[in-house]
Amino acid sequence: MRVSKIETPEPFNLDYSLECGQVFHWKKIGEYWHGVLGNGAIKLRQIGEHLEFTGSSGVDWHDRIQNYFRFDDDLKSIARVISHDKFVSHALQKYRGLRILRQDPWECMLSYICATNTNIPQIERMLDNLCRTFGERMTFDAKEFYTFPSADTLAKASVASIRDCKAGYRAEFIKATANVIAKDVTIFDKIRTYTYGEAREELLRKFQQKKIFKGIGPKVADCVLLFSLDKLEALPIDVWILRTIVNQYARLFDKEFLSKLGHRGSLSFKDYDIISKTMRDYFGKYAGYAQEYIYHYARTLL
DNA sequence: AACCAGGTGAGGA
DNA sequence: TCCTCACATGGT
Repeated sequence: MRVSKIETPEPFNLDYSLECGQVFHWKKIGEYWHGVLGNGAIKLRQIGEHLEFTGSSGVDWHDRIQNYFRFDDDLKSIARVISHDKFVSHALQKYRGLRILRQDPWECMLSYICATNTNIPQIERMLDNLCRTFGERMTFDAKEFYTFPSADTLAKASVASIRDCKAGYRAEFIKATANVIAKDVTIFDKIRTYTYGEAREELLRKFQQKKIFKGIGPKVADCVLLFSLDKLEALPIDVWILRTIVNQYARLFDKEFLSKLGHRGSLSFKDYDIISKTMRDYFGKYAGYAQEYIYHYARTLL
């Protein structure tokens, strides 16, 4: 269990990238982040322009880390494309080095199914319960870790046992979606090659009047596309983004459209599409990056 | 007690 | 096609 080092691209900030709300299963203990990536546990910290880490054996951690933290993104170029906007430009400076992650699609999908109509502490609890109940236990660095439950495992689990993880009414969505993924293991590889529009269509596609992915609406679909399937123009709209749009980007919309939104709790599919289209046109092909900076800024400062 | 939290599905207009 | 409301859970 030797300490390894890997050089980070410029800019990169580990804390911002893991804290900004795009992922739920990392824990910071002291100065080290602890987590599970696929079948391996790892702890890591950032020192200047390096990542220092130790991970469980049998894993090509260099490759996995570079892939997960999207070291392949040219963040400087991305920033140039979205920083024409004052608000985002400010957030880009404040959270310099925040990167979108490239999560495992199934993990991401399950996470965001759990993330509907609840709050972050409960999401973390739900996912932790699911991992402890259905994941594989391992010991690393004298600590306990659990892998994320596979779609196969959850497809075989009872709805009641998923509900016991405090998943509530989401338990049947999880089970139904796990069934679909377990039966079609190449589906994510396929979707990854699609354009954003095609990929989104596929995730939301209806099959004989019935959704094949239960629990996945426009927001969850955009999260999966952005955080795991390389669709950087995907712009998930949740309550925080909506609030910020109303406060900071009202100029991009009709007045009556915004006031209509005001006195309704959640977004209709139609209104979601209008806002999504407008914001993607405004920010361009890296709209998802803009979204994440706006989200983190809104969560921490507004 | 009522409302909110990284929304979505079912059912009716 | 579009809108309204219930929904498990836990905190305030």
